[in-house]
Amino acid sequence: MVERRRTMPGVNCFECQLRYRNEWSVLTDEEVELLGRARKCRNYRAGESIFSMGEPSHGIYCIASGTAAIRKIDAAGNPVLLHLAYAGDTLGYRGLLLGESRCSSAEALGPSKVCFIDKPTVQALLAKNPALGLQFVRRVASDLNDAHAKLVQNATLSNRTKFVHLLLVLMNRHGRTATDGSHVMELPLSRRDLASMIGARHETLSRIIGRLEEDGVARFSGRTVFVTRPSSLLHEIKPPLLD
Amino acid sequence: MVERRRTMPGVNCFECQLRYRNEWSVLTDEEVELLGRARKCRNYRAGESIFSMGEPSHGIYCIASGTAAIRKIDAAGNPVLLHLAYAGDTLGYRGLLLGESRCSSAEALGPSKVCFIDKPTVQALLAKNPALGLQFVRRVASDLNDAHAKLVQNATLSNRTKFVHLLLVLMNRHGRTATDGSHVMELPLSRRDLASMIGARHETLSRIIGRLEEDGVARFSGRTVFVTRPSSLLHEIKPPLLD
DNA sequence: CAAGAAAATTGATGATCGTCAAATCGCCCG
DNA sequence: CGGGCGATTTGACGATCATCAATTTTCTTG
Repeated sequence: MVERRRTMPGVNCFECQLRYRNEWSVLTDEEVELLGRARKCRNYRAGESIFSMGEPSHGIYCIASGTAAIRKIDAAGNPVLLHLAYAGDTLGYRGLLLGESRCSSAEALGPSKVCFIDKPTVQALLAKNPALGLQFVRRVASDLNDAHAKLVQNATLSNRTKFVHLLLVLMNRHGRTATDGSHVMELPLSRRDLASMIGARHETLSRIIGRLEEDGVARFSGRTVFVTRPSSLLHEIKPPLLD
Repeated sequence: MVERRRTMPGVNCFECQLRYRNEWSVLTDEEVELLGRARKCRNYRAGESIFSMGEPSHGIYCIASGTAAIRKIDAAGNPVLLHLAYAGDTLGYRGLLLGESRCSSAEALGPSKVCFIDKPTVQALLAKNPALGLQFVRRVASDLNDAHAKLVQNATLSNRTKFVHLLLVLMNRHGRTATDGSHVMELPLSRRDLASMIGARHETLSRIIGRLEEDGVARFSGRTVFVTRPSSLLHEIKPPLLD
């Protein structure tokens, strides 16, 4: 039974297996102890907001289980989904580094368990363990790489191609491969959110999906996606042969 | 004459006024001494490459004077201009934090003076002075904010609106305001580069510029831009009144 | 289970944009 | 100064996309 608990993130930092795969991996036992005492864990229902753009940031969040959507809203009020966060991911670290207010919103996409660590604790840990700071730098730099890659994609690709790229990324995380090589995935997002990720209207995405089905690239049923021939998906994004 | 030299960046770190406005501002005199000995300064001609995407990164660059373009090239070979860097800006810090290879290219847009600081020196400074690391974290986080803001823009705005936004940003840095309130600016970029910044073809940008002139929003002559009524530019990007 | 609300699809239409091609402009270098 | 090359502009056309509106489907909630 003790063995069972070691695989349950969100109950106890010491036994949280996730911490070996995220920024906290560099902490000593003593520091994990401190983290565990300060941490406050909470369950979120599907669709519930974890934090919202513009509000003051009093700490950071660490996802124990579930999936979270990171959104921004532009001046005209259009919501844009920037990023998906999964178990082990740390959210809201920018409030600690820059201004006081959150620069994006986070929402639980399904039932989730998320831990909160207040600012003083994080700062104490950063002061105690310089390696933790380095971990966060790497994390931000990596996020910046992702953002730049998306900017390049947006600048050059069609909506259809961007959507295929998105499908491949989501497939990595949410897909299962059957024995015959076909793939199945349960989308964690609404069409609206999918559309906002590629900078298109939901009507446009609907038509893109229709065309992908016509072309036999994938089949969509609600939030379930079937890709019978993965090669056809890859063929979509193949660049036109460099010289 | 000594007073004159204090305003000449690139000659000597101690007397470089720029360091009060960038990451190096937290260094002690002793550390600036170390930085100054290790630093290698070089002049670049217009169009010359400072570093290129994919090559190994052996250190970071600090712009003493001039303007640099940060580019990426997508899988199909299309160059995309991500960012402009100015005197005081530090380039290529990601090679120090993440992988070994440069994830973007940097090119001098005009005659420029750029200092190079090798990796061992930067690491020694980071080890000596923890505040320097924090400075870099802030810098990366700020760059990430910019990138996310651009992603949101790309997702929701038309090419015309994106271009007007770009003009306003460039005006801040390169523009001068006349006594009658009109603005003049010398663009540091070709039309092709401007187009790649908003994710459009250069032919499309050409037409957008034509339409802006028709509408009396701005006048373009080569790389010179005249904005007689700044309010008309701002009116372009005004969101449709929130309720 | 039923009613209502939200999400998703579909159609029609006009605007925007990319592509190809040709012509013109501007700049650099011999 | 003239040639040449790249940058820019312009035109024509088709493809893609946004918008508005109507409908259907799905989800939520009492």
